[in-house]
Amino acid sequence: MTKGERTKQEIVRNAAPIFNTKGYEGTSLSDLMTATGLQKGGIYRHFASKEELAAEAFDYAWGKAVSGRLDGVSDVSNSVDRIKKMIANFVERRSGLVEGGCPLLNTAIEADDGNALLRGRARKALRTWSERISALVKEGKAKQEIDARTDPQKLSQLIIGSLEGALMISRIDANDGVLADARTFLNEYLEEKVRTAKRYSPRKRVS
Amino acid sequence: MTKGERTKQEIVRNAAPIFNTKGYEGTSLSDLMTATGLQKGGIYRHFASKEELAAEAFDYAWGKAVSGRLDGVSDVSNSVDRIKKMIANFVERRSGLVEGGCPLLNTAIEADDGNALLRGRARKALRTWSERISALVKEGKAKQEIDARTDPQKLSQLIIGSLEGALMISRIDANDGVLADARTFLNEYLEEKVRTAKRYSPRKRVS
DNA sequence: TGTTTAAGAGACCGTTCGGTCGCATATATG
DNA sequence: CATATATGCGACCGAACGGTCTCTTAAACA
Repeated sequence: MTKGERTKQEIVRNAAPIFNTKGYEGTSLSDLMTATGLQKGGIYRHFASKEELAAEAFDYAWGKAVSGRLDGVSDVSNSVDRIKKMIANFVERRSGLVEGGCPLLNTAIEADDGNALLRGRARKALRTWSERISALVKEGKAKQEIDARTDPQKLSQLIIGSLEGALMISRIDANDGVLADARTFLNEYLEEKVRTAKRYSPRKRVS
Repeated sequence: MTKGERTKQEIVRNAAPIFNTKGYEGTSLSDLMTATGLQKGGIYRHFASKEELAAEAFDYAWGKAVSGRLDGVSDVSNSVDRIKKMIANFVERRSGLVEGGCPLLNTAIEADDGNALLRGRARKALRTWSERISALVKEGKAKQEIDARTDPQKLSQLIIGSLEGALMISRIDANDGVLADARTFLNEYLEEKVRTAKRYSPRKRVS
């Protein structure tokens, strides 16, 4: 790997938390100069514009987020438990995330009007994220671990929506309980509505 | 009402959709000049800073959002149905909202670091919104329309989180189905877990 | 209606914005 | 080791930024 390539990915690595924290509009070139330790020329040698750098920084941040959420998932055998593990990873967000919270949430809100490049990245990120969960669901259905009536896309959107919504709340409320509650709630839902019912004991509502 | 007061609230009215669409950072004074038809001096006569104007614009936008969501709620007698009506209002977002989507979502994400004024407004908005739902739940419990074990705060956060999360998804995916699905899902939850069970027929899971 | 005060225009301010470019130097290659 | 190329620096650019202030005009009030 040439020097330039190394520098380029160093820039992305250092720029990602800035963009993710302050947003695209809120991040200035001088912020990026400070973060990277480079002058403007050094940065613009590798990127055509601030927007292009932001797009690559998003990809980087999103990649880390996804890998963090999938961490250890494949070690679990049952499909429902895999999904639960993924939710747990999201809520505990242990693994090395880029600072500033979920890049998808941040970028989706800021770029939903204007900035087509970033909006495109966010859209693609959501799509792959959703498809990843859907794939888990389909596998589970094939293995008869997940109820045949479960709609993969709807379930994945329910999970993503609940988690991201809870995340938004926790961001202004400095309240971690809401994420834990979302997790509890989703787990319950998975057990009651998604996991294939044992034939001999149909679950009934405890009311 | 004096001329100045009238102008001031006209500025707020016209500035609100701009801020709500482009964000605080993304909105420039010249945007506001165009939107209001005033020169800088005319705007700054009424507000000490862009930030202060943004805060008032947020309050205005939020007020409209809340009143839209509560529209017709008091016409419904049963507490569970009231909550369902509120959810329906949110999803159908019929009433005259300020353009740019949910002000709480927008502001929470942009202002969660930096901009203490706006962050404060967002926090307060979330709090009152949550307390409004909680109050509905408490009433319902008192009237024995809502299961005694229901935690008002947790339920309200579940509702807000699910709706806002679905809203976020619909924003980048241009997909309205996800909001409708969130509604269906929440309604189901309210029927199965929140509404007081009829004594003679404990609901059981259809599985 | 005459007078005082409130309101708005718009030129102006310093600063910072994203972006460019020529030059010096470090790196890679024969 | 010589040379060619890749890399980074930093001065520089015009435009746009948020904000100020004076001056004219419009509104409010007696």
